[in-house]
Amino acid sequence: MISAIRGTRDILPGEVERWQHLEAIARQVCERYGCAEVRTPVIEREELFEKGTGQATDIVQKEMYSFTDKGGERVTLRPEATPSLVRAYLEHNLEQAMGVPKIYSIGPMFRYERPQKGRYRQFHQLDVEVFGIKDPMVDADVIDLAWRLVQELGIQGVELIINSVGCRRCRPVFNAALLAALGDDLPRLCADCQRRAATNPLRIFDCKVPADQPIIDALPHSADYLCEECRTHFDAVRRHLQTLNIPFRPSHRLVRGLDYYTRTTFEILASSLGAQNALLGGGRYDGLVKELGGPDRVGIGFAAGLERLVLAMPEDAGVPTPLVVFVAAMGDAARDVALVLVRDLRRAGFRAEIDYEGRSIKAQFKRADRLGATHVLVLGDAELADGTVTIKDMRTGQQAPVRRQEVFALLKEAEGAA
RNA sequence: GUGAGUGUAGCUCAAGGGCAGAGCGCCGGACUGUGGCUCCGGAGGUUGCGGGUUCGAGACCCGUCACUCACCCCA
Repeated sequence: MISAIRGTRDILPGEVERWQHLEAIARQVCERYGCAEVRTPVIEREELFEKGTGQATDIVQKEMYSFTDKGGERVTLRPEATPSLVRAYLEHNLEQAMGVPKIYSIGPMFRYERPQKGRYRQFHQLDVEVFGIKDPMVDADVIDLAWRLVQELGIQGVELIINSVGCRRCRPVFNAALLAALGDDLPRLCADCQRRAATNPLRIFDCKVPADQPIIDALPHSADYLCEECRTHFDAVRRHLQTLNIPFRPSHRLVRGLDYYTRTTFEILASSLGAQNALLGGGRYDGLVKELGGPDRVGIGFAAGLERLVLAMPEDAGVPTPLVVFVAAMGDAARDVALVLVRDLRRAGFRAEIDYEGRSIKAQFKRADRLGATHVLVLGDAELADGTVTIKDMRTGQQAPVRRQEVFALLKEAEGAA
């Protein structure tokens, strides 16, 4: 038997309704905040991610699905959407076309990692990006969108954390301060931390090794080393969040893994999720557009993991309870009438089902019950003779004969009551 | 890439060297025009895959694949 490949999975009825609900809410929230949907290819030139996501990141160094196509082109299944969206923004000059480009995108991403709870090789993200606005108000507005999304999905036990990682000017100063403060303690940290000290000192804050914590707790905070402009910006973001009444926790240990982040970074964490507890994360990337060959334009955005949102959503999310009508027939003549009746019910907008196999009336009722039918319409010799249909409300168990034309109006009424 | 745990019916799990089982679900019947509750019957298995030990392996050993969780990293 051929199975789905590692880290990929099928989403089946019973779960797919949660996804449909999530996607509907996501689109609705994004569009209310003025974002327009953009769909980009899942496959791009490899160099887009090497330049965009960054050579220093784990994603580029070891997680990309890259190969040479039959034309000799180096291509990659996108590991994240932001570089693609920046490319589309530049390629189609969305700055001119849209004024303030606020866009969102939903789709699959691919990373070659060991799967675990909330982490897959093919996973799905909602991305929101806003280009060209430097004012910190946009940071707060994007965070507000993210917070709104999580609220409307009914997810409990969430926490927003924010930080500022500075800019090209002040970050090197902080990195130097970090290494200076570490001093003689560096050899006492774990092997991962020693590696991080050389490649990206900021990431030492990600360490979870218990023995390292006292040393790390004593390190300086990036927020205390911001340049004048970055500090003013960060203060304004926090003030706006307070104005919006969004609870947040400044976390000097929030350091994001992608090379392009500047100034504001944020994550929303869910307590129910396990080790991979970030529902969404993002921040500013003021140098990325230029890095990818465009004009000097700032940007801010976030990516939300749909698998993680689905995991964190309440049990009963996305289960609508519309009417389900089952047409039961006895005898060949009745089956013909029943076939037309289900067709007409569906045309009238109802969810309607029929038994295809001419089974016993009992079996048909059993199936109706299993399907969660709210109503069963019975067609037998008696009903055929006088042009009626017996309608049974499966929830109350009551039934009555009705003239066949009146059944639509009756069901519409029941639908309104529900 | 590293570590640990787990792979038996559609699902959840028993059987720990000696006949592959239960509950739920599914199909049918009791109830020849009525679901849920109850009772009865039935279908459904290459015990993940390959090798080895043994008179005999679902079980023990080796390998492999998959799943789960964690590390790493991130959504």
